[in-house]
Amino acid sequence: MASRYDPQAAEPKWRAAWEKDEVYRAKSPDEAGDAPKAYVLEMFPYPSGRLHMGHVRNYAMGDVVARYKRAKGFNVLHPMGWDAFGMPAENAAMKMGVHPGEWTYKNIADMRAQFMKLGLSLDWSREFATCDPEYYGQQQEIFLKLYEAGLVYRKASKVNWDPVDQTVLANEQVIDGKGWRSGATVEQRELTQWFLKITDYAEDLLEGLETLERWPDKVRTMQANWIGRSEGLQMRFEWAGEAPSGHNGGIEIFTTRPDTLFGASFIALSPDHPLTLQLAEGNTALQDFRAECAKVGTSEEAIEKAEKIGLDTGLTVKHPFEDRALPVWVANFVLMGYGTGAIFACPGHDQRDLDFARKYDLPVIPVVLPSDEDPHTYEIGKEAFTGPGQIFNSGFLDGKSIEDAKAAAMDRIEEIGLGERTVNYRLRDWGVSRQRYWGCPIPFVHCDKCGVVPLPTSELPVRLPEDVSFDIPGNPLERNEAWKSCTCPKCGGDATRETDTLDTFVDSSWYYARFASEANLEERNYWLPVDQYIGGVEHAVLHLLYARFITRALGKIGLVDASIREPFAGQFTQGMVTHETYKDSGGNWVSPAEVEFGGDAPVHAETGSLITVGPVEKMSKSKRNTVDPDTMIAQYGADVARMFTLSDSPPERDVEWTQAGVDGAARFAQRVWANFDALPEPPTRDPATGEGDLRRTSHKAVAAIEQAVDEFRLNSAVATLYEWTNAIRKAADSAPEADRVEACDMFARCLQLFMPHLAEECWARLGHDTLIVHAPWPMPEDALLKDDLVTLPVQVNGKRRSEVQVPADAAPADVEALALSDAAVLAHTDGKAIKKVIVVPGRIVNIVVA
RNA sequence: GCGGGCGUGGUGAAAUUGGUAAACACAACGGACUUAAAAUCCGUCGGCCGUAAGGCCUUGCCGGUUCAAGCCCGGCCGUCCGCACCA
Repeated sequence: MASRYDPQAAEPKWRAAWEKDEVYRAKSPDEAGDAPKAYVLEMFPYPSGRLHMGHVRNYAMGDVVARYKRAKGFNVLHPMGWDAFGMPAENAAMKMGVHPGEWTYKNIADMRAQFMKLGLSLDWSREFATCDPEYYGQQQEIFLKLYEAGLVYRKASKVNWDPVDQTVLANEQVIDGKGWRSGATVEQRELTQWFLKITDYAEDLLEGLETLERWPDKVRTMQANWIGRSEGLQMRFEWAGEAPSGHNGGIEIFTTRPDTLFGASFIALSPDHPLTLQLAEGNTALQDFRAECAKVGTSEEAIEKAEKIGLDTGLTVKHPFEDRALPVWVANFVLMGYGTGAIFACPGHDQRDLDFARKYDLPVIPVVLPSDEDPHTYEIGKEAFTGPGQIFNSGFLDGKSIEDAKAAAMDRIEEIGLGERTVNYRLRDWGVSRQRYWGCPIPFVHCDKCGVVPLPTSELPVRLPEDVSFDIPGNPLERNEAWKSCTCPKCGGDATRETDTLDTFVDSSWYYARFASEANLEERNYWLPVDQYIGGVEHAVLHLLYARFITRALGKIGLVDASIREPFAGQFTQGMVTHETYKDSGGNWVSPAEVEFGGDAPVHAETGSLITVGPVEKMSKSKRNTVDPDTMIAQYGADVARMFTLSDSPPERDVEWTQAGVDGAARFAQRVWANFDALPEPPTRDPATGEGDLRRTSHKAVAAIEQAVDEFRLNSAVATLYEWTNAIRKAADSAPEADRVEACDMFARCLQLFMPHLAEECWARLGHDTLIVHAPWPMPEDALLKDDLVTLPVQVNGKRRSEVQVPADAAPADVEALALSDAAVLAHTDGKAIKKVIVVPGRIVNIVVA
């Protein structure tokens, strides 16, 4: 009587066995001997309290890689921890009156229990949370060392300030100019904030992208765009009239189009330019203008729709090449944060400048002539010309191409000492100050006598105080006098602690190094870089860029080997898990668990009211289209849930969670078990010999799976497993027992990557008393990978007409002769002149006839 | 506006990177087993013509290169993502 596989009974049993043997513990470099290392890491989770299907997919992918590497003899590090600081804990504190720490550690415990049920090959011995004082203490030490190394500084900067919550908001937390929680109109405030000097590494981070061959091009492109390198000229326009005090040298501008200098018609300053600020003193018109500019929101739409506005300062500067003066305006479209905060405007060849010039009736001088235009009649209309052409109206640049003119103009500017070639980056320094409680305290004190003073490492960690309240808005650290007051390490006098905490991106920018080793540098250098990193695209820029920066910075301060420039040698961005959405007749979101599909149309299980099926979207709480992993594991087992998230779509694409698909994966598990169950008990120990079909199929399948996993085509690997399963079943009556046992043995080892519990059960059924996690990857025999006979399609004029069976090593001439004599081929070639015959050995034959 | 990706059956998708398009799975349909259902198993399953053998068409659209194009090149269309007043 055939038995069924029962995941509920089998899964806990095998997990207990793995745990007992500590099978997933990474070996130390000494223990590992000659085995090469493989560091497999998925982006560590935020402890929200519940696992979701996105986690299951993410960690299932990493687990395939980790198990594969382990089977291939690598010493594998596959750790897990918690990205545990951040706003949600404070929000929970405000809402429910629970301490953020208590809330966080409770969530970690809950999620760890859920993780355990997934049967992932994780080394839990290295677990930590970023909110552990041991972790953030080390982070404070790093911060101090970065400070000594000149990579940390303070400066005043504009922030989004929520006046009700008394806190700084990230741009994403500002919706239509209002705070996302309080709904209050957000103000722009100047605060002195801590910064990390990521711009020191702009060029290095850009160049490093070239070396990251195992990263998706998309992510590399996004980072390159984010860094935003542009080459150009930084130059000075000297005053034509009287110089404003303190600005005798003139106005510094940056341009990438020095070729259009002869088309300059005005200079524009940012409303936040130091000169603008100076001029605004005692100038109400300019003050009003600056206030007007500040009103325009920071949102994308606001910027897009924002009209260009400006104000003439009355000042004038000299053109560098011609005897004429240019007016100096203040314009809202000039950003203080890029270049020098001032530009020269060439309305003919820049759309923004043109819009502005038309509005304020400033001159428009075309200097680049499109190839199909006449220099005497060419005029600029409503659109600036930014294409290629020949320079004209431009003195010594006339007749040159844009590129040549750029070079010539820059040469001349350098000669006359007005400026020089420079490179500008879009990348800004990383503001890491957060006016929040639940984060890593910045280890500095403020002393009236000594200023801002770093704490000595002996005083680390600076722990977060426990006695805090969240009943009033603002930063609890700010009003915790007992915690704030301290002594200055320099003068011994009274001082106040820094109350800003670090951006949580700092926590996650070095955790992979901490997993590699808590303190042992040698071990850290042994494991780094991460060989395969896996996570969502949402971190394609910030997290991955910060980590790349911090790795370089850790090299500079001696906390990792300086030759390790990149933290992640291989990187993979996985797609999301999506699901249909449902709404009831009242337009409320309904969760899939509440919908009944039995009848003609889906209805609400409780009320019986009709359900409208909406588009497939990312699983989210707000749309209630989530499926709870725990429920799935209880019903189908972890293996099935994991398998399904990998089976239906390529890993980088979204996968739609469907009931039917899960049922399919569950059926697969039963079919697999049926194949093992059908073997005699105990199965033969005779080795498989010969070149039977099943043997060929099996050995080829192993090779196919190996290649698919190497190339991260996990869905293809799964498809091969399915095919192989069918082949084993079909051969049940025909193949020799030894061949079937061999097939099942190899199959189980491959299955282990995807469905480890089932694989153990199968392994035991084969009579092994060891664990399959210790079994090496199967070695396919070369002889079985190649067929003796191959079937070649035969085309006539590119259309498939027949096929011929030939020995794999047949001479092309023989293949050609055979193909030409084939009856079905002759029907199409009869009476026609054969012009050419192409034989691609092992592939195809194509006969070209007139 | 700039940058990047994607477009293949009813559906999710394969296609060793130029060599038999649609593997594998889902759904659907037919059949077997069953009193019945579930489960399981067997079969059909891109379109058109044909009783059949077979033929013609088919990878968003148009064109090109090639003995041969889903894949390469040029031009469109659609769609998704990232950045965005970056000088």
